[in-house]
Amino acid sequence: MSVTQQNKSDLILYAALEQFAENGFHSSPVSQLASLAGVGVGSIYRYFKDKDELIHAVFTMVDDALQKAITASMNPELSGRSEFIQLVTSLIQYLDKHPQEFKFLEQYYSSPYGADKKRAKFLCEGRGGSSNPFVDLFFGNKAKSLKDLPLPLYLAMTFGPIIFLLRDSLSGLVTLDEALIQQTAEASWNAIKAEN
Amino acid sequence: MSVTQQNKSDLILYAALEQFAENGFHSSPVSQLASLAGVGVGSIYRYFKDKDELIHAVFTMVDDALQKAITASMNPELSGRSEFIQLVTSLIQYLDKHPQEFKFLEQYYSSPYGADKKRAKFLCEGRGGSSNPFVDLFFGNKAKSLKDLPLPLYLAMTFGPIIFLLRDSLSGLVTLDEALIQQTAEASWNAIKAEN
DNA sequence: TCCGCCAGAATGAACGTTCAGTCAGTTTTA
DNA sequence: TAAAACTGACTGAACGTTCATTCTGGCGGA
Repeated sequence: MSVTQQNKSDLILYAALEQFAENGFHSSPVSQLASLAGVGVGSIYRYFKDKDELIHAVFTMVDDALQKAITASMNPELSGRSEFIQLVTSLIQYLDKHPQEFKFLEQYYSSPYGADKKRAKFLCEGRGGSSNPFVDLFFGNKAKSLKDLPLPLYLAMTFGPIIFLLRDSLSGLVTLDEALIQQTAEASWNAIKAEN
Repeated sequence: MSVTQQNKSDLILYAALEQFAENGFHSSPVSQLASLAGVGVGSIYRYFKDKDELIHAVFTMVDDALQKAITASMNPELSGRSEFIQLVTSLIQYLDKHPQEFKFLEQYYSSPYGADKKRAKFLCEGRGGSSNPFVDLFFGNKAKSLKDLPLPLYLAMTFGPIIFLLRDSLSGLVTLDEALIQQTAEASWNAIKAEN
């Protein structure tokens, strides 16, 4: 079986993800990406206009996979508290199991590259239909069980702790076992749920 | 009044803070730092061994100022919930009013430069006596009003949302008025407080 | 043989760092 | 007191290195 074009472009993307996650955009020379991918420097420029375009392509790949994983883990039967905890749990588990993806996304969003995407996500300018399972939950009809807070605060209380914890897990300061993940999801829920 | 040595080193530090916050470490050539500080390139190397040492020096300056501001805002009379909300509030207010400091710290901690400091903060290897007002609160005798959670989770639920919100504030996606800050502090408290 | 694809050497821009020279201020000499 | 000698902080051109990108020669399939 020979290496097809699709294969080669993917080889480059995976090698780039690995290098970017491990060394950052600035410390990942194109020459190094090439040798990790087992490809000549010039070939990278056959598939991607320049390094920037490669970075954006890696983002698209990573973001699609994450989107798919979260959507797949959803259970339409659940509602309110259970749904929230389910979403948080699977997000943490996915990103903890895919540290390269997490490191890449963090770097991407906090760099000039990701500024626009961030705004888009935030304002829910998502694909045509439903935007984001989390935002659906915050705005949907199940929202009765939530305190009435501005959207940015829902997002902050949900994603802030997740990101913080994942970073510590990456640094080896914490082990994200099932119990800790459960406690995290519940604490987040307590932060935003309506008083009983 | 002439420019003293102390002055000049400070000029460099402030210029560096500005450039680093605005453009990042990698996109802040020493030549640019020099011209912003109104100083020859070589002079920077009189006061700092190399660019790395300058970066660490800026961190020390910023961290000291933040430490001082938080400590100054503390009220030993308060306890439990009020103390926590006071701490969170003043941390948010300080960093929102000092966006360059915030951007710098974010960058520093998530770069190889800050890896050690992060671990030190985490393990509370602080100065001799008390380490950190937040950690004191989580461990202190007032802790009865808190759920029994692992320290990393306290930290995640406290600082995660703050960082997330400050980022959005920097991007202009959110305005951090007093009401939102108050809601944030209360939500964080609800996440970690003991059930009533 | 021809054509398209490829690897890696070549290129030039940009960077961190160095260092020889300059000059304002201070001390020494006459 | 005035001139000469000295001092060291300061500058910015120059250096070597590293990078993104381009170019070129050659290899494999048709």
